[in-house]
Order: sequence, then C-alpha cells, then structure tokens
Amino acid sequence: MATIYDVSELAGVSLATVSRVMNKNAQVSEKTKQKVLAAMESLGYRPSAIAKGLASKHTSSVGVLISELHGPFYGMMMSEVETELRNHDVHAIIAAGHSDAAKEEDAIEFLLSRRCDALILYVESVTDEYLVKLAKKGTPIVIIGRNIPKLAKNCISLNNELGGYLASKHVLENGHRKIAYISGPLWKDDAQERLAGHKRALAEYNVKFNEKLLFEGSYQEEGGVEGLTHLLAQRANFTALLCANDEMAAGAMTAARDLGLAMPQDLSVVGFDNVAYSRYVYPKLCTINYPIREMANMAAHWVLKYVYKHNAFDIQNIFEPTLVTRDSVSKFKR
Amino acid sequence: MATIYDVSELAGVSLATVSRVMNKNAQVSEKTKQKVLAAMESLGYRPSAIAKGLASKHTSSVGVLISELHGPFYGMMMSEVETELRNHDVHAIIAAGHSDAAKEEDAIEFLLSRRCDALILYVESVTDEYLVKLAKKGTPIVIIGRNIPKLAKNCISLNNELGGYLASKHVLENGHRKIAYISGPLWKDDAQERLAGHKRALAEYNVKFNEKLLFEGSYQEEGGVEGLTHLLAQRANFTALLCANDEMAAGAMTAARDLGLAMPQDLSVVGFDNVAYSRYVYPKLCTINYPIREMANMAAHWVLKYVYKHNAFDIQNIFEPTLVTRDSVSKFKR
DNA sequence: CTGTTAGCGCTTTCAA
DNA sequence: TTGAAAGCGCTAACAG
Repeated sequence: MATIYDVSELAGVSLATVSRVMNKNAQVSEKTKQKVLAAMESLGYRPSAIAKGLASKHTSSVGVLISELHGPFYGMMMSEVETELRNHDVHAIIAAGHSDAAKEEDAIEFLLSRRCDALILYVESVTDEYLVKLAKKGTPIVIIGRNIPKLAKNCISLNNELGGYLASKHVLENGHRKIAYISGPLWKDDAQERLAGHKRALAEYNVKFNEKLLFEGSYQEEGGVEGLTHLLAQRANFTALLCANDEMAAGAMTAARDLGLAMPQDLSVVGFDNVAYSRYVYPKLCTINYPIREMANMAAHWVLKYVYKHNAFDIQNIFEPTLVTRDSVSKFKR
Repeated sequence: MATIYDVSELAGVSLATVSRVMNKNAQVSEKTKQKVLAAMESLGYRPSAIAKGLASKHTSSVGVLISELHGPFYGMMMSEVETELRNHDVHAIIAAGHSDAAKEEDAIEFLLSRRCDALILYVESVTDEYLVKLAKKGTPIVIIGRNIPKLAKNCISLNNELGGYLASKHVLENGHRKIAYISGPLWKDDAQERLAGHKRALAEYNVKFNEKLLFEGSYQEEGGVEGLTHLLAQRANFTALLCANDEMAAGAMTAARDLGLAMPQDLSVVGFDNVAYSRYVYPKLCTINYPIREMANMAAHWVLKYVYKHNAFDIQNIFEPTLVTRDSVSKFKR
C-alpha cells in the first residue's frame, strides 16, 4: 500500500506538501498540486486514517453504542446517526452493549481505545455515576434515551412517563376499565417510567391498579406471547392490553388470535415505539410514537456542533411521545 | 490520556516491558508484571488501538459493509457477525452502502483507509470486476450474498433460484394456477434469480408466465402495497401471490386486507427471507428461509480462520433455502 | 527477563 | 509556497 512518502517521491515534492494538498486548507501552487494529485492517482494512494489519527489527535469518527445491532428500533437509530454523520464526513464506529453493564463498559472502552472524537451512547445497564465519570474523562459524550440530571446537556431523552400515560388514557377514554399491561424488564428505567405513566392515568380515572394484570416482559415478541398467555390465565377478563413496546404487542396479538380472540372487538391493544412494521400487523397497531429518528439525528447534530464545530441548529434535549391511533383499539361495549 | 510512556516511567521499567505485559505472549517476571499492572491501573491507562495499529500493521478490526443499517435482514446479519467476531476479540467496523455503487465504493475506501484486517461485504451495486480487483489488492475479503466465479472461495451465497422455485412450487402444489409475483428491483441479482426460480416452477407445471401478474417492487413494505394495488387493477384474478421478500409480503397483505380480501381463503401469500417478524403478521407468513445468520456466522469464521488463523471449521460457500410453511397459504378451491 | 532503538504513516511547527 | 524535522503512541527486532 502506497504511503505519503511514495507519493512525495514520485511527485518530487516533500512530505509536507503532499500532506497539504490532502488537507485542502493550506496554500499550494496549482502546479505542484496537480503533480501531487497525479502521483496519488497513479499510485492508487489511500491515506491511512490510522496514521492520520495518531498524528493529528482526532479521528473523524464517533463511537455509537446501542443495545443490539438488530431490531427495528435500534436499527432506525443507528441508521439515522450514521447517515447524518457521514453527510459531514465523519464515520460511525458501531458497537453493541447487549443491555449488560460489563459489556457496555467493555464496548465503551473499545470505542475509547479507538480514539473516537465523541461517543453517542444508548446504554441501559451502566450506572449514572459511571456516565458522569466518563463524561469528565475528556471524550465528549451524548446519551440517548436517558435523562441524567448532572449531564442534562448531554442527554437526548423521551418523556416515557407521558407515553405510558397517553397509551393508557386512550383506552380509558374508550371506556375500558380492565386493562392489562405487559411491561418491559422492570430494571430498565424506561419500562418503569412507562408503567408509572399507566398508573397515573388509571388513578386519574379512578381505576385501581391490579397486580394480576401486570406482566413483566422482555421487550421482545416472545415476551408478548408469554405475557398474553399468562395474563389470560389470571381470568381477570381484561378488555384492553397495553404493551410497553411494539414487538411485544405483535407477539401478544398473534398469541391472542391463536386463542380465538378477535381484535379489536374482544381485545384492544396498544403498543409503544411506532416501529416501522407496527402498521403492517393486524389489526394495524395503535401505538405511541417514539421519535427515535429525530432524536438520533439530534444526537448526531450535537456532535457535529460541539465537537466538529459545524454550526448546527439548537439542541433539543427532551422529546415528547405522541399517540398514533390505528385499528387495534375499539370502544368498550356492553 | 496516559500513554505507554507514562506507565513505563511510573512502573520504573522500559517501554518494551510495558508493551510485553499488554501483549500477554512474552515472558515477564511476575514481579515487574504486577508493577506495570499497578501503574496502568493508577493511571487509568487505555492503550491506543490507533498507535498499535500503526506500529503493528494490523488492527484487530474487520470492516462490515451492508446495504442498510436498519431492516430485519441486515440487522440479523450484522448482529451475528459482530457477536462472533467480538467473541474472538476482533471488532467490526460497520458501514452502509445503500445499494448504490458510488456509495459502496466509498464505504469500501473508508474501511480500507481504516486499515481493516479484512472486509465482509454485502454489496449489490458494485460490479464483479471491481470486486475481483479489490480482492487482489491485499486486504482479504469475503462476500455475502453473491457468487462470483473467480472469487468462489470468498463468497458465501444462497441459492436464490431454488428459493424462488420452492415458493412457487408450494403454491402450485396447492392447486393455484393464477399466481402473481412481486419481485425485488430487477437490477439486483437476487431478485432476478428468485424470479427465474418462479418461472422454472411454472414451466414445470405447464403454466404460462403472465407479464401482467408481475410487479417490480422495492423490497420494502411500501413496495408490497403498491404491488398488490397494481396487480389487482390488472383484473387477472390471481389466487396466490409470491413476494420476493417478507417486507413486501407484509405490505401486500395489509393492502389486500384493506381491500377486503381474506387470507388465505381469497389469497394465498408467500414471502422470502423468513425475517423475525414474519411469524407475527396475520396470517402467519409462509416463507422461504434465508439462513442469513448461519451465513453471517460463516463469513465471520472465514475471517477468523484465514486472517486471524484461528482453527475454525470448514467453510461452506453455498447455502440452500428451505420452505417454511405457515398459515398464509391454503389449497385452491373450486 | 529487560532495555535500546528504529520505525509505522502522517501532521505540524519552524525556517527558508 | 515549500521543505526539514520532530513527534503522535506503540511494536518489534536486536542486544544485553
């Protein structure tokens, strides 16, 4: 692989000059510039990002850490970040944290060791303190999906409680009173918050929260299947089911139908996230929109603005969820 | 950020010694080793992967190029590669090619500039010749989803024609004769191959291929919606619909239901890929299994074996699709 | 077992 | 406008 040295030799100029034509900024006479360009071309020269990083102390790369590389939610987030960053010639180095503290820290170590200029983190297991410490270490970080008081400026988060509330309120407004709830893993903050929102709505409508109508799911399709099966076994005759995310809603709906329930007539269902395929399940899923694209885009802009000094628009730290009404909810009858 | 030099100073040993304890291999006395470790600990030392890469000529990282960062198919592939690689302490640098030749080449340039030890490529637009040339440049490459004769050893591909054939044969066996087909973008090889398989099955059953029953879709949900709408407008009374991937099948099914068609009674549908959510659409989608996980895993093993010299199992270059029967197909009646 | 000494390929003053 | 030279943080002979 040709080096800058080979180029300088072929072009008959110094290293420095070659470097200058690569980094557009400096003044180089048109003539020598052409010589250098020609030399690069004929050698098939490709600058080493790695050597450049060593010498210049920045890598034009930002580390992106998400829980999983698959799944509609993370996929959208990652995709948006990558696109926005790449539009500005910075590259994303992506790693998965698998919702596990050790793996998340590991991944962060990895990204740091690659000397990323900044980190965009969607982490679930690592503590707030860890992140606060990390933020002090020098590499700028922006955190998606969490709101840490001491790091408020670095957080891009959703009002999950409101989302839970909106979902719940919607079925309550439709007359339902026996409402089952499949939450996410309750050690996750967002799962707790969504559930809290649900409880607030219930309280507002004077309906008592029933432990038997709560199932702690996994945030995956299978969790929805298990949840529905379990809840039905409680024989509590619920007419509406709230799921803490769309995947579980899809699983629950499939399971419900397998057991002979018609939706939305026998059972109204609401999801959460508004992932792409939620409109392709049957019935079309009523859900809560999680503006993850906008949030991911904001995170990318945060980095562009504060790290790469592009003049981006103002940063919005907190986003609001909204209700997306579709076919899976009907009025309570009888 | 502390450097190896700081560590060596604090520990009272030379650079080389510090380097030695980092790279387990060499012999270092237990005593000095502990001193070094302690120094690292107290300095919060984190070796620079970038400097290491420059000095050692390999980066313990492999570039992974896929068309999109979102979507169930790519997500699964990326996830599997990353997991397998990380299990062996090598990291994936992921980039998106967006099914566009220029962007794909760009992304490859990027990965090469980061001096990846190898490349795992899922590319759709770049030519075979380009890849053949690339393969000669030194960086080992493995190609997923294409079978290039000159690069047969580097390819991990699916027999798409067989997949199309199996899907088609299944509905033919169920008595259907008027079969509509929503293909992928026909400039993509896999779309062509799947369609070819369909035609072969038709021929085998002596049913003539009808252009009016073919719609060229986008491989996305929306393409399925458009396809179904268009096909219905042809008034050709088809009783079965083959979709070249599950996303389009999901879109088409939703559109069909919106137009009052019951499935599978009025219309049988078959997808392709067997993505995670295909079993959660209604009716559960009959599809062709694309063993993308196994293939992704194989690609990772290829790299582990040939680049990192781990002793992995034998490499399988060609994979076979299989039929997954579910509820979306029924026997043709009347 | 440990230290010395060149680099790896590039950026970046400082002079010319 | 251009060149010389000193690193960036690490690895890898080669000695000792």
